[in-house]
Parts: sequence; structure tokens; C-alpha cells
Amino acid sequence: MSWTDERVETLKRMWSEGQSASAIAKELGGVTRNAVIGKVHRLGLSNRAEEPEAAPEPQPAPEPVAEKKPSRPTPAPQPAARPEPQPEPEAEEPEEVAAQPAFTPVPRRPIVPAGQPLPPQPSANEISPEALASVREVEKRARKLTLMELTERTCKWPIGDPATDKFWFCGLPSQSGKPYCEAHVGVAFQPMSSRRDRRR
DNA sequence: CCCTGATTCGC
DNA sequence: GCGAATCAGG
Repeated sequence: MSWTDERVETLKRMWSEGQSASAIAKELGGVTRNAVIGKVHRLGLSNRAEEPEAAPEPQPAPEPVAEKKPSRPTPAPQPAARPEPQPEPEAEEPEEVAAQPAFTPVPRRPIVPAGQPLPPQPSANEISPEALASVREVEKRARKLTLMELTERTCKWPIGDPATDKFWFCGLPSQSGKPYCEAHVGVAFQPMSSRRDRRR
């Protein structure tokens, strides 16, 4: 494969969109991510700054330039429709519950003002007992990965409260193509038919 | 271990 | 110019 104008164009577009080199290579086909990165550098667009040009600020302020993060402006990793985390807040295990009634070190504030929107939360209610049991079981074995540790093949099911330290992602091997592991796929994607009778 | 981009250097 | 190998890092 060679770098035709069309392929270069695709490269430029995807790179400016914040796509990873491997993703671009995958899209183009016939090249590796190294080839893509090499080309990116040769094209002189290694710095993912395209249109948005901010003031270079020659002599900005008296500050002697302490920190600078030209890295990445967070191209939004994987939004991924968030399902229902924690079907059961109960059940504790050998986990440091560490209750700190002394004082309130973290004045948490509800991200969502007062229950307003959040209409897209229909699922995760009528789930088969087996699936639920499977989930609860698998979450004990969660790899507890951080956001950065997630990949295309790790389960992205959130566990715990994002506002606290007790938050992580399942991280178990995800189903090919799916964002979750087998157990979580089971509760995330309902056949849309389990509505008939909810035996209880 | 999975992944990311950066750099080098023989071709 | 190209990109595998390698490096440095999350």
C-alpha cells in the first residue's frame, strides 16, 4: 500500500478527529500503526492541533511557565451508554468500609440537580435471576480497572460510586465486539421480550 | 498485559 | 519517503 492522496486525506481527517494511530491503520488497512505514526510525523501534524489555533501568547504573564500539558485535550474516550450500575448496593465483603463519621472531608454535591431528565434509563429492571446472579458473582472478580486501563476488549461496566474511591470498571474480558463481559452483556442488552410475566 | 504516541535508522 | 523496531509511558 502507498500513501495516495485519498489515504492521506483519511489519515489527516481521522488524526484530527482524535483517532488513535492503530484505529487509523485499521481503517486504512495494509498499514500498521507505526506506519501511520511515521506518516503523521512526516506530514508534520504530530501535534494534534488543527483548526483551533489559540493565541500563542508570546509574553503572557509574569509566571515563569510552570506546567504545560500539550498532550491531549481529552477527545472523549468512550461515552458508552451507561446502564444501571450496581443493581444491589447491599452485600458487603472483606472490604474496608471505613466509615468516617468524624467529619465530612468530602462535601459531595449531586451532579444531577434534582431528578429531572435521565429518561434513558428504561432497562435494568426486568432481568433474569440467572443474569443477576451471574453479574453479582462476576463483579466480585472484577479486575477493577481504571478508565485508562479499559480497552476494546475489556468490560466497561461501571461498578461503585463514581464520586468515591470505590469506583472502577469490571475489566473482565469483553465479548468480541461488545463493550461488556458475558455477564454484563446479559443485563445490558435485553432481548426486548422479557416483559411478559414478571414472576415474583 | 493491554494500549498509546515518539523516535530512530536501514531501506 | 517509508515503516519496523524500539523506546517511553498510561
